[in-house]
Amino acid sequence: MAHGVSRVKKSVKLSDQQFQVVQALNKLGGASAREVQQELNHLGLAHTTIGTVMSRLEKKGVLSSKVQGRERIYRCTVDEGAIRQSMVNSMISTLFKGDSKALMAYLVSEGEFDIDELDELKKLVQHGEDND
Amino acid sequence: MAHGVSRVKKSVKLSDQQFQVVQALNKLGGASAREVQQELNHLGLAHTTIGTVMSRLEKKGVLSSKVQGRERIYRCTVDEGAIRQSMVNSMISTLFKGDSKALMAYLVSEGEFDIDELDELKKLVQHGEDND
DNA sequence: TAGTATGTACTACAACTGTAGTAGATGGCC
DNA sequence: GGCCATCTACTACAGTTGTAGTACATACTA
Repeated sequence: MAHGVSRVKKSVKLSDQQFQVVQALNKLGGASAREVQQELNHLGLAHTTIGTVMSRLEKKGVLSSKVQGRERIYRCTVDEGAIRQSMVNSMISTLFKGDSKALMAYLVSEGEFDIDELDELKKLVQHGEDND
Repeated sequence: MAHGVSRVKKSVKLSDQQFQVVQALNKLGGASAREVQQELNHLGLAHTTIGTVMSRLEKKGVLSSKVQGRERIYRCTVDEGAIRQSMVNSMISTLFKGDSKALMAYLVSEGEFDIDELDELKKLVQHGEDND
């Protein structure tokens, strides 16, 4: 593609950890490293670790921050949905040659779904059709 | 299940590149670095690069190899489906808190599917129900 | 058998990630 | 004002990945 269209949602690819941090951040709606660490305390990471992760994420442009008092408050600059989308797409392209139907079929064939659930989805489609 | 089996699908997580190599390998059904490189020539990687990737993959237990003449023929020891599964699951757990229905719903909401397609899936479910 | 071609093994190196310690800055309390 | 708590920034280090060059082994060919 061309070079440097910064408007393009360039595909954001985050590691599991990174994504969790982003998620926590979104949940908290702006938070310091410590707060995120507390939110994610089940991961058992040092708060400095979270701090590192966040500052790296900021360097990547996924987060922004501003100092507030003695804290640095981070905030996610990229829509979590967009990240999800880009990660799902990347996965689809890697694992299913870009064919999202294949993923669907795969999920179905994995037996994760029954007909009722599909019907629900169907409703979703019906109602979502003009919803964009 | 007893513990003698060690066949346990421990979650295999591969990078995009790695997965492509595995895929190519499966397609070729056992191949040397050079052959894989040719198969993946669209990636524009040096054959030595592919070699490196494959030997690392072997170290990880994903591939096995034997020398045959002057070539080392690699072969995938892990079912590609299993890899796919484990990667999809990992993605689901990261992005959708382990809820595969959420992924489904997500795919649907992304507007990737229309009703006909869902109907096809429905058929798939119906017929796949006792198919395992 | 000597030379050429070909294929791998080893080495290298940069970037990224996971993880965390330490030092320094800053704010609060007595 | 000084001390303590707290928070970040910086540094560090190991492991993984992406990438490939170089050297060495081996096979084929004339």
